[in-house]
Amino acid sequence: MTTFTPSQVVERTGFSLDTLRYYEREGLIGPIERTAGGRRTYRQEHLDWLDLVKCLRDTGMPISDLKLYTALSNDATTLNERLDLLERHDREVQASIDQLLEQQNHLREKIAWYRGQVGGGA
Amino acid sequence: MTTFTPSQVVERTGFSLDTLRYYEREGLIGPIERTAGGRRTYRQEHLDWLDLVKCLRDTGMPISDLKLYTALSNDATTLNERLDLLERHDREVQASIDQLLEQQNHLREKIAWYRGQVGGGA
DNA sequence: GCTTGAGCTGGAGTGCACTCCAGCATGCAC
DNA sequence: GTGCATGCTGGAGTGCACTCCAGCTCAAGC
Repeated sequence: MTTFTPSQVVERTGFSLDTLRYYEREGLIGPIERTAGGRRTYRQEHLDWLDLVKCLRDTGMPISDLKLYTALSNDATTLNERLDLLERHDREVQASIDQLLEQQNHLREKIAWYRGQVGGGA
Repeated sequence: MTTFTPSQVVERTGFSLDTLRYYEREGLIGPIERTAGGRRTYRQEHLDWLDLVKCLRDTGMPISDLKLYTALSNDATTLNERLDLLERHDREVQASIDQLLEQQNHLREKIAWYRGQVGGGA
C-alpha cells in the first residue's frame, strides 16, 4: 500500500505542512497513522479527502463547517445531512459568483470610462 | 446642496458607522466636512465614491490597494496608473471567478454522487 | 432645561485561518 | 557514526479588516 510523507502531501495538495497539522488538530482530517518514529504516513484516501477539503476551502467554506462535514462523514447514516450541507454551500458559491459577476460589470464600466479619458487625451 | 448624516450614509452604502470612520482614518475617503458641533456631513460625491469602494472591496481588493487608488485619485495626472490598477484588479477578479466556477464543478459532481447514494438507497 | 439618541475620539479587542518558533527526535546518505 | 534535512509538539504570533468600548459632546423634542 502506497504511503506518502508529509512533504509529498504538501507537494500534491498545495497545503503547507503547518496547515496539514492544523487541519488534523481541528479534525478536518482524521488522525494520520504514524511510523515507529512518530512521522505521519498519509495514504491515497487522505489525498483524495484533502482534494475535497481544498475544493470546499477554495470556495469559501469555513473551517467550522468543514469540521462538521468531517464529523458527519464518519457516520454512514448521515448521507442526507452531508448532501444538505453541500447543497447549501453550492447555493452560497453560486451567490458569490453572481455577486462577483455583477460587481465586475461595474468595475468594467469604470475601466471603460478611464479608457475614454486616457484615449480622449491623446 | 444636499448633505447626509452618518446614519443616512450607513443606510445607503451598507457600511457600518465604524467602517466609515475606519475608512476615513485609513484614507480610503478624504476627510469629511464637519458641522460646527463636529458631526460629519457627507455629500453625494462621497456616496458615489463609497459605491466604488464597495465594488472594489466586494471583489476582494485589499485596503492597501484602495488606499493607493484613493491617493492617485487626488492627482489628475495619474489616470493611467489608476487604469492600470483597475485592469490588474479586473484580471484578478476574473481569475477568482474562473477558479470558483471550476471548484463549483467538483462540488456539483460530489453532490451528484450523494444524490445517487441517497436515491439508490431508497 | 432636560432627556434621549446620535455622533465624537483614541485605543483596545475580535475572529478567522493560518504561520512561525524553540527545542527536540528521527532517519538516510555517506 | 555523524551530519543534515525532515518532522515532531505545544504554544505564541501574524495579518487583515473590521468592531467594540468608555467617556464624552451635541442636537432635537417636549
